[in-house]
Amino acid sequence: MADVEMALALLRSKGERVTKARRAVLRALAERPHQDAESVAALVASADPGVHRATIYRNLQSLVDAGVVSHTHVPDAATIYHLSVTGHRHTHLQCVRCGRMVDIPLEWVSPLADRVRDELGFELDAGHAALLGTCRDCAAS
Amino acid sequence: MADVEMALALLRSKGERVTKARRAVLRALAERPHQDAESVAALVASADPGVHRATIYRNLQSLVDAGVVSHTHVPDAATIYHLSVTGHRHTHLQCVRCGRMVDIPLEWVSPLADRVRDELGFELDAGHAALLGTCRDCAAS
DNA sequence: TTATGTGCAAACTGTTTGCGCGAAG
DNA sequence: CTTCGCGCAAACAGTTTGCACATAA
Repeated sequence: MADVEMALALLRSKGERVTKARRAVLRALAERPHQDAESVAALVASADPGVHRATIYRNLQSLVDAGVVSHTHVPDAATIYHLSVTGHRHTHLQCVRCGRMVDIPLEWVSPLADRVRDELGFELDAGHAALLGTCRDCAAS
Repeated sequence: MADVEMALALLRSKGERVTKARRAVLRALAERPHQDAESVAALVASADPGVHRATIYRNLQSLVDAGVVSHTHVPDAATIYHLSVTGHRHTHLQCVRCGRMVDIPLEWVSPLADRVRDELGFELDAGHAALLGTCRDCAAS
């Protein structure tokens, strides 16, 4: 949970306030690393009832803005969040059939990232949206 | 508009029915190649009033299922659709700051696609979700 | 004629917002 | 003590669904 303390310190240094709700959100993210907002809300509710869902959403937003938390957009599903600190940087692959998510190292995407940077000046953020496809098991059937 | 005829033929060959609404949806997609459902609805409404929005959504869905139309998920925005036939296959890059979309050839993604296929058996569908990052102009500021 | 598509209204999920109260700094 | 965060309820966008009627095949 040193991650939580680090995140809180970073938050404070950015001039953001540290509240019970924010602490709870960060604790939830430390506990389970790839959650959507509703899951965070559930976890927070069980540890610390009385925190409103809207507050969870607002806090996830401001934590992302502060750079303490990162999120990944998942097509046809809720955005998932994780602590930036913890972030062994990776990209998500999602199977369009079974919905299962697989992580791949960010280096695998480097050739593509280099190419779009060189040719278009576009700075790719490969972890920011999940890539889609069909996993081995589903492809077999 | 030969694209529309082709798409209709393909549709019929799959046992799907050809209706006024479906024709209108395909015409709209032929006319403007990267639209979301609401835009299609607007275009259809102006050419062919009386087609309900729900029908647009249902048809886009079944056209995708039939392989006649493809869609791309765009984070924080509506899914965009295009005729598969027309589809010079490409992947979309979206700037998280200005929202602008840039197309890149699918080949650029091949090294990554090959790698996930070889190592994970995962069949990547690179065009299916937009990739995120920061475009040159926004990176400059 | 019969399975499939359609219009309509209503539900649903994920998320955001305006408001006045409460607590962090 | 003042600014920022909070709880609440309500709105929001995008999309889906159950039903009875209409229509393509």
